[in-house]
Amino acid sequence: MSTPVRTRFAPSPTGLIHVGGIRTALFAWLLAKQHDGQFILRLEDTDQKREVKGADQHIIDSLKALGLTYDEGPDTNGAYGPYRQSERLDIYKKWAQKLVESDRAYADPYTADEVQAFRETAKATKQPFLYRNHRPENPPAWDGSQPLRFKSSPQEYAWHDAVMGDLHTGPEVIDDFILIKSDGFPTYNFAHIVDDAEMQITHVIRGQEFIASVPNYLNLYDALGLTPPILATMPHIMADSGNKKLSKRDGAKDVLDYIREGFLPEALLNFIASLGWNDGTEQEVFTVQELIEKFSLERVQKSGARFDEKRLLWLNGSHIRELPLDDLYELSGTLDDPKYWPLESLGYSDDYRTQVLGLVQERLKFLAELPELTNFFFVDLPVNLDLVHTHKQLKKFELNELKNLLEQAREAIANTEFNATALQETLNGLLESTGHKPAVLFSLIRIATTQSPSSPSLAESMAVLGREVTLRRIDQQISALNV
RNA sequence: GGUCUCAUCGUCUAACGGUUAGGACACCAGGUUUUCAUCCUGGCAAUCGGGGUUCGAUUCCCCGUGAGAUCACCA
Repeated sequence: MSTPVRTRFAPSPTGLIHVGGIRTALFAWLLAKQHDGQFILRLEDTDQKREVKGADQHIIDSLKALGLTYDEGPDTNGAYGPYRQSERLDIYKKWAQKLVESDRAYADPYTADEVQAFRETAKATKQPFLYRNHRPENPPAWDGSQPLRFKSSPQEYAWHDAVMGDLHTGPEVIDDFILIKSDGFPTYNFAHIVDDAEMQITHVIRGQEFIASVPNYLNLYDALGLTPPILATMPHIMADSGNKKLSKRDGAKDVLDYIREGFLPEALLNFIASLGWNDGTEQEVFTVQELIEKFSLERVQKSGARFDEKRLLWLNGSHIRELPLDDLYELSGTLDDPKYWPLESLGYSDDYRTQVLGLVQERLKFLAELPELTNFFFVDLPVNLDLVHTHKQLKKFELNELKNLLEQAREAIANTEFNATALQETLNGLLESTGHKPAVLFSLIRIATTQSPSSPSLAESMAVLGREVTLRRIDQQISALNV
């Protein structure tokens, strides 16, 4: 019986989380789900200065919106809580005390300015800064008012990273880092190691900004007598342009913005996973269930990926098309909660809107496009003769000819039962009786009935609009053509 | 500057040392009785450079070059 897989997502509530953070969370979540393990949310709020109000709720909301549910977290009763580091100060103090007693931690006697002076000297001589070169010989007893530093034991390390492979570094990268700050809060470097151990985390998945610190962590694990968990380092996701790590400034959108615009959680997860992961086949579109089954850390790319929104749009459209119409309708809104529907659709039935949705489903890239794609189903747009004047076929005709043609069409349509099949037959018949090409005849009727540069197929659109509206709009067009 | 990492079409990526270097997005051109979209067909487009090893290198090694990360009482 192997130990249960326990993974965690451990963000600090200092701002919005974007796709990079979400991907880390996603991969940890996939791994836990795949092994019937647990996924834990732990808030690393040990920096009071950088903390942003509401950021913790934003993180929770984002994970929930994407369906990345956690088994344990700040708002659940897990067995390993609390899941907010600010509520675990006693635990860190206890572990710190053990290090003090085993002579592996000491109070830092220098002021911040003094340490800064050391650092600047190192920089001036182009040497890497190592605090341990200034390690005090007789440090004072730690009373909690000074920072507590780890007394490192520099050595070479070789370790395996589940994504990056075999890594190694020399002793020169090991240093005496701070465990507990003078405000009594632990640093990330100390807290996460204590928490991962206490919470029995088996896989630590995080961004590559931490990879340089791993040797220090290994040194601390040794000092604490702990076996490190499996480590996996994710490459960064880079902004659309430039080679910088994706950040808010580069236009990285809040994931909740994508949700608000009507991107499906499943499509977002599919897209984010594909940034750096594939299953080795030519499959591009995955359901969440497929991601859970097929994911593996070993197949995660080592190099950074760029965020390409065009690909996300395509993928989202693809997921939308595969959704059963009723499910899509539920996501788009209902009579009580119209969400993405245009204001003009108030007063139309669920049934009518579902039919409209069915007609635009295949061209919808995200749900917020719904109003521009569907508004003419709900409101008569004013006759716009520019649509005729700029049409590459219709502009060749005299307005009078078009008027006559449309009158002929009106009569045939008026005598037709309003369903898509019958209307299509009528339209086909008109092609023969008028002798005009579909590009002329259908375009004219389409413009008359929709007043839009594009729309779903003509017969289906008319069937949904119904006899009264269709004929009314054709009449309006006829009188506009009457010059 | 030290340390670590990475490097295939514009982008995301595939390829036990042997393939005409494959797929997808985007783009372009055709087709499906109108438009937009979908769908189908076709096209454009890549192994960073130089040395090795090998019968044979995108793949292994070395040196460059480029890119990223890190060197906080931030995470």
